Amino acid sequence: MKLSTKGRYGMKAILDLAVHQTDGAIAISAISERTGITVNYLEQLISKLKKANLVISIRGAQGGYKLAKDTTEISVGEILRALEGDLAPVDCISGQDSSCESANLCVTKLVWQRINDSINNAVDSLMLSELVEESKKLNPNQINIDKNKC
Amino acid sequence: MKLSTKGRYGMKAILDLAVHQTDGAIAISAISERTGITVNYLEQLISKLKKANLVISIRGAQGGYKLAKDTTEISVGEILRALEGDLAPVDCISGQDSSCESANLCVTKLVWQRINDSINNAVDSLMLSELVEESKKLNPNQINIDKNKC
DNA sequence: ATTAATTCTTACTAAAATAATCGGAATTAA
DNA sequence: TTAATTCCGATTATTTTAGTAAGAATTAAT
Repeated sequence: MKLSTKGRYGMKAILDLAVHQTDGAIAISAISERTGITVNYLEQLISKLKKANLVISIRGAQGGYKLAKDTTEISVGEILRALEGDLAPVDCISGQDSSCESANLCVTKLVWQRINDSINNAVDSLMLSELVEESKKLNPNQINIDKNKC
Repeated sequence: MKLSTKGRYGMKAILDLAVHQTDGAIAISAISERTGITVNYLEQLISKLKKANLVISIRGAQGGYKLAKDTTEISVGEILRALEGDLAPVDCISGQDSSCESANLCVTKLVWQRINDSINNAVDSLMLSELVEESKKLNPNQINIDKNKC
């Protein structure tokens, strides 16, 4: 039940984008320097965020990335699902799973459903804007402390 | 963020034990027949449940396993932690992790903490007895439907 | 026009975790 | 004494994860 580095690093990346956003675009190299995540790996992560319409890209020199909408309109749930896929703890309750014929008689499914609901409720009710505010509170001068492991 | 088969199968195993409990002990071979999980693998799973004092074993011929306490006193949280280890979504918030020096300035940690709290709250507030009741309701004659994948 | 900076895409590889399988020792009721 | 059982550690195969790498496509600046 661990998040992968995709979720952890990708979350750091979009938070970095949110905290440092300006009028222009932010290059991956800048995010890489601040977070310590390699450029190549960041490309893969941000590509997922882009496919989920959470960030937009500007190609070519002076290009980079921007958030696609306001931080108040991006939930942590959207971010994590973009990076990790469905957050369901077992396959049989995610979307269209047909492998489980007797699912309606399945008691353990109640457990998985309950865990699923609680995870999704937690992440969907937390917005990126709240994290940005918290970041300013905890670290007003934005001293670079992003290179930690969590 | 998926549970492993340890958690899924182990949960099925202890639920089987709870639903079919009698005065005597229940052999692994019986659980294996009902659930479709191999004897060898079940041994490993039930060994974890035993170390966590959720089941007791009786060795030798006619031996087997019993629940160590009443189903009202065993939570799903205890069961899953016994099988999967800590349910924390990232290492830096589980127990004694020292890898993260600047954790107190770490904003993403707030996210992981929130997910962690919601998962643990969900599983700790659900007791094995509730699942047994539900099982009797859904499947009064205990027709064997345990061999599904979830 | 050329160059340099950048995103974009796919393929590959190494390491780690997972999911079993196997073999045999220890224990105990019959 | 035997058969049924738990107990334990080692081994193996498979899958997933994490990261590296290489080059194509795009575009601002000169």
